[in-house]
Amino acid sequence: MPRPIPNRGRGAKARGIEESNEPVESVVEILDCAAQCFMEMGFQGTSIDDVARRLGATKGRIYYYYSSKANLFFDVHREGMDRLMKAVKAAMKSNHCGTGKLLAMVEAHALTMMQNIAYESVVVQGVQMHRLGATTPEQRRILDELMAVRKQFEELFVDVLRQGQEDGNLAIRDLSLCAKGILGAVNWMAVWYRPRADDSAEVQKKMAREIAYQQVYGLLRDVSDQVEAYPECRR
Amino acid sequence: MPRPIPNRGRGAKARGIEESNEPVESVVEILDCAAQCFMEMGFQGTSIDDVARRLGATKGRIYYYYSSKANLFFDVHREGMDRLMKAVKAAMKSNHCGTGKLLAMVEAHALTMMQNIAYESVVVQGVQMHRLGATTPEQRRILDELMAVRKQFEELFVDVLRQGQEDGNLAIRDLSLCAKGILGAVNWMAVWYRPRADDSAEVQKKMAREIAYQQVYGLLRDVSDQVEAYPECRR
DNA sequence: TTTACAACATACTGAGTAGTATTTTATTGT
DNA sequence: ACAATAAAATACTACTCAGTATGTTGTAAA
Repeated sequence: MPRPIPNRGRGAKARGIEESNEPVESVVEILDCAAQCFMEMGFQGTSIDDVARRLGATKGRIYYYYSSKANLFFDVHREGMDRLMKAVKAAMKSNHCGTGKLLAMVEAHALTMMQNIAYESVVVQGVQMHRLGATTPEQRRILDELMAVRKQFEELFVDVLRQGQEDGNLAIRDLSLCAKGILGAVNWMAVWYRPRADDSAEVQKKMAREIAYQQVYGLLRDVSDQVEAYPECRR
Repeated sequence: MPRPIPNRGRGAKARGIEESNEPVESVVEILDCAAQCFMEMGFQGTSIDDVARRLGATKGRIYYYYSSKANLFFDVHREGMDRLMKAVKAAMKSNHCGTGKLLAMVEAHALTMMQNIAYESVVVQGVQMHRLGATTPEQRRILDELMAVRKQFEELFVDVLRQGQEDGNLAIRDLSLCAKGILGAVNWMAVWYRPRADDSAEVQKKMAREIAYQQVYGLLRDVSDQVEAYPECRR
């Protein structure tokens, strides 16, 4: 993405401040406001003027950094995807055992969704948008690139699922379908979850853990009891 | 919704054909095309001309039956919701035992999603749209009404979950969160599922059943083995 | 065959908005 | 003080598109 590195006057560059890959404060503000707007009104329902208004600025500021509304959206998406990736990869590297690793990953995914609901709801919109017809070839290219990362993300889960399957712990017929079920349950949080005033980090973590447990272990209190009571339900 | 009952000339009414609540063929065609367009391009990304083009007609035909794009969307939503309701309520009345009833409901939900993917993707969009700002008060009213039905739908699942909880079969802390997880996994199908040429009714049913099993029973092959191997994972 | 109307098609308007072209302001090096 | 430039604001254009106003046609009752 052609994102200029902003300076102040001619000073910064002249003073030899090297170009950093970290987006500057001004761009971060734009991304935050854009994420919020896209979450609240959707990509198509948000005008650049809406984002500018939330910034307390005008279009000029946004178009100085982004050549189009789509590219702005894509950058928000990229940031949201990065945060998801980092959280889940960190959970993967935990020393949990097979099933525990999966649990940790799903929990991390869910928690990241809640902690970055604006960015992650843009990610979810992006996934849906992929099915829609992206207008220009340029936009389609970027979207494909983003979806490649998204696929990598899903593959993290599929890999762990496969490993559990091979270890004999998990009963899974269709790995992809299974992953879509789990990821769907978590992604759906982008639709219904909005932080409440009393949502402390602990509350969020508990919710994330509960979702994770449910997706991995299901709803049964005690399966050995269950299979007696409902033998026809066992596969 | 002010939907005129179309006739041919002055004949139908004069001939004493009583007004039916069943939408006429022409309206069904409009609904089908609209559902398809909304699925492929989203509500905001679809113009009335797009729908008309797919119909092989012009705007006039659509605006003769619908006073606005939003009302057309809402009618598609209503139809999709009706189909979901019918399927899940039928599954509820099955003579399955507690857990079996839940299984049947989730399976019916998933199957209906696949069999009516265009309409159901509109339903999913509507749920998301509810968070967005609906423009006019009239539209907000209709949307609220639709979401009330949607809530009833979710309550069907919550009720069965509660019953399972009281019977001691299901280990659920937060009924609402649990339902959102299950429904999220199924709703997410609207994003990724598109019928394939080789998707027979049997294949669809197998997929629906697999999703349902996963959501109810989780992924473990054998929990008694599991809790030994991973005692820290048990709650 | 005439009339009345349903069921459209056609032509138009106005509002919103993505993107651009131009101008302004603040800052810094000289 | 002044020149140069980053970081915007302002002003403008072109275009889409929801909704409307009006015209057209086929059909059926009289």
